[in-house]
Amino acid sequence: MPELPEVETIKRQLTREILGKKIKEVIIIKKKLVKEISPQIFKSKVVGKFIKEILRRGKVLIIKLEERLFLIFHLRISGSLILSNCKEDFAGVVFRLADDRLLNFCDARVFGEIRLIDDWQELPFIKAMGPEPLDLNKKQFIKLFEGKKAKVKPLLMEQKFLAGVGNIYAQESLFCAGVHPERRADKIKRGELEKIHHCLVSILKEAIKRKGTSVDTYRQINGNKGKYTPFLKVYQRENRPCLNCKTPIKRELIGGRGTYFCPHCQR
DNA sequence: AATGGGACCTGCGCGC
DNA sequence: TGCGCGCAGGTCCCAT
Repeated sequence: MPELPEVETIKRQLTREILGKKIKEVIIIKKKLVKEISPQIFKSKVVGKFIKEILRRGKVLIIKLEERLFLIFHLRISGSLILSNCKEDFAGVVFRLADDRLLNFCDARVFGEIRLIDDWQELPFIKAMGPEPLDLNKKQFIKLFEGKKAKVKPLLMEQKFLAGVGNIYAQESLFCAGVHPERRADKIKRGELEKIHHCLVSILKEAIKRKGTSVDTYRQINGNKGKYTPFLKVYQRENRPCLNCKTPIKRELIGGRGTYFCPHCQR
């Protein structure tokens, strides 16, 4: 699933490839992906505009066009944003650039969304977002957990709490820190929170360096898979031996989400 | 306040 | 081998 490292990868790669380019044509194949405005208005506003800047906030990718106009992309579960063709019939929305290259928004499950807005920071779900995990120091990170009764794993994934962390990196960080995913957040000791912080930051950075994790449909903009996948230690490793202690990795539904952890190493 | 379940959607894995 | 069922997943919304 595209989480912070995957969206950050897309942001960096798109910045290198399409910054300053002009959008010549827009083809909307799956209407449902474009939220709030009609395909006609969307097209008429986007066509002819230059790409001025590419940003990321949490799992959201933001393309700044001319005239204070922003394209907002959320890939949700199965979305991808690539400069090569979509797999099969997964093409959702296609942006043709002035040099005739195609930026494709592909989405098999059609949960993704594209918006066009003049002030992205005012979007309610962006306004409500918690801090960026890579911008927090240890002290600020620890403070977030004060008085939180929720289980730590669902809490880490909550975008209002912390922006950009999803199912994969929440689990990997907790395994790294040796903390059980069901621990009540405000009962976790200071030293353990420090570990979670350190693990989360280093895992996110390493995943960005390797251009993301492709357990599902996520791809780099050239269509290649992310290269962090082989470094996953618990995710999708049910019944396989823990890399630390050989205890079989357990899978449980926690907060309604599949969660993998080592019942021996994580307490 | 926090948790749980449903809705959205469809490819794919599994069981038969 | 082929079919059909139901899971998975991020987020929002509603109910408890």
